[in-house]
Amino acid sequence: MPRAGRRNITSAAELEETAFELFDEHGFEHTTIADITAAAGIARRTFFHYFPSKNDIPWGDFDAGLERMRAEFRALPRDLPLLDAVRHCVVEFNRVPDEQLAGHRRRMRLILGVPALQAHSTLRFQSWREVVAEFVADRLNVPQDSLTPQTIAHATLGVAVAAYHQWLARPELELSQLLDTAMRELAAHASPPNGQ
Amino acid sequence: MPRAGRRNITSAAELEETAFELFDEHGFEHTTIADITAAAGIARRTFFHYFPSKNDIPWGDFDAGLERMRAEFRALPRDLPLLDAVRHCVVEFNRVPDEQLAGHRRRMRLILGVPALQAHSTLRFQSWREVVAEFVADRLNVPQDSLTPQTIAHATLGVAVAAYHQWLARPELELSQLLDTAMRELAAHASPPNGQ
DNA sequence: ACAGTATTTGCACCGAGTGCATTTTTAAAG
DNA sequence: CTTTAAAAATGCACTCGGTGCAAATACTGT
Repeated sequence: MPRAGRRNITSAAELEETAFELFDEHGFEHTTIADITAAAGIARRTFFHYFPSKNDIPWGDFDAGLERMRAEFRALPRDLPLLDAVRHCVVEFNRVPDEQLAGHRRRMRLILGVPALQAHSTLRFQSWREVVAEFVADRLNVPQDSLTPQTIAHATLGVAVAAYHQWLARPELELSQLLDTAMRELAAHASPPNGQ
Repeated sequence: MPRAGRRNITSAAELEETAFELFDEHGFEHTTIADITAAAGIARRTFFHYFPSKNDIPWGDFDAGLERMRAEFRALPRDLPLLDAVRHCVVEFNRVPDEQLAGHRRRMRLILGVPALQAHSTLRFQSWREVVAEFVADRLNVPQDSLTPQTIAHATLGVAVAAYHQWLARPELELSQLLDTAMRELAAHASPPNGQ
């Protein structure tokens, strides 16, 4: 279904790949947008038609993932305990087919490893938190911006990020496993004063 | 105790105040460093002797606070359950004398409300998380970079940030109260499958 | 007056990002 | 085939944050 008008000369995915190669070679900070566009054969100005900022390069189609997670939440039985539901969806959201694992790791190593991207991630993760808060608010029948949903959303993101860091540091461990363990970790230390 | 050499013409605190007034009037994004330095009567270049970046203006002496929190952790009885200890220190770290409340709110409204600052906060909060992780690691006798301390640190920060957002939105509520409640929130939903 | 020191400043730069007007490519209508 | 209108690509000038470096300035103590 071809629309009128000039066709795209490249794509976000293609630009991302070009950029990643340069990042691997020179590092994120030492790669300028001019470098990327030169390598991709487009004008510097054009870059900003594909990405709102340099920081957004590694995010792929994050929004599609969010929609998936929303669906996942909706599909869950209403009687599944709240945090079990959240844990399940976090794990599922981050499930990645084996053949995409390397790419996913490369993405996340950038996002969570480069300071500028780490900072920027907070802004992108906001919509992720909203998905969680939305679900919790609905389950508890409270406003989405009230304390409990927001707290659980923030904490859950924190847990997930911690698990990811662990995954990046220990490639031999499984991401899903780490996320699941991390999510249970809090509960384990929460109620009984057992300190271990 | 006067040292040799030229004396400082201003101070970070004074610059911060000047900057805050401009932020209040025009917003953070629409205030340039040139605006600030002009208002403060110093050269643009000099600004960067006082702050590493525009984003660091609202942070005051955050590091001193971290040291206080470390001390707080050390002073705690070893048999206080882990998460109780963490909760206590989070609340204490964020205890602010009444006469500084307004200033603290102004600070935090910026840090957590302006996107650029929200992003940057992730980098500043890293050292905060490290203080928590350090304590947890010590208590559990595991490496600081292992999953449990990192997870608890990340989650705790998330909870605290959620409480702060709530505080900013509802000035009538007490910060300490909100932090305490938020910290207990997770545990409440964690173990028993009661969904409410 | 002089030496040493720390701060301030000026200047020239770089890189990200934006606004706006213009050019280029393309599909489809006349 | 020509014209039209859409959409993308581009060029250019500009703003702003931030840095490196060298020179100027203000201060203390000899």
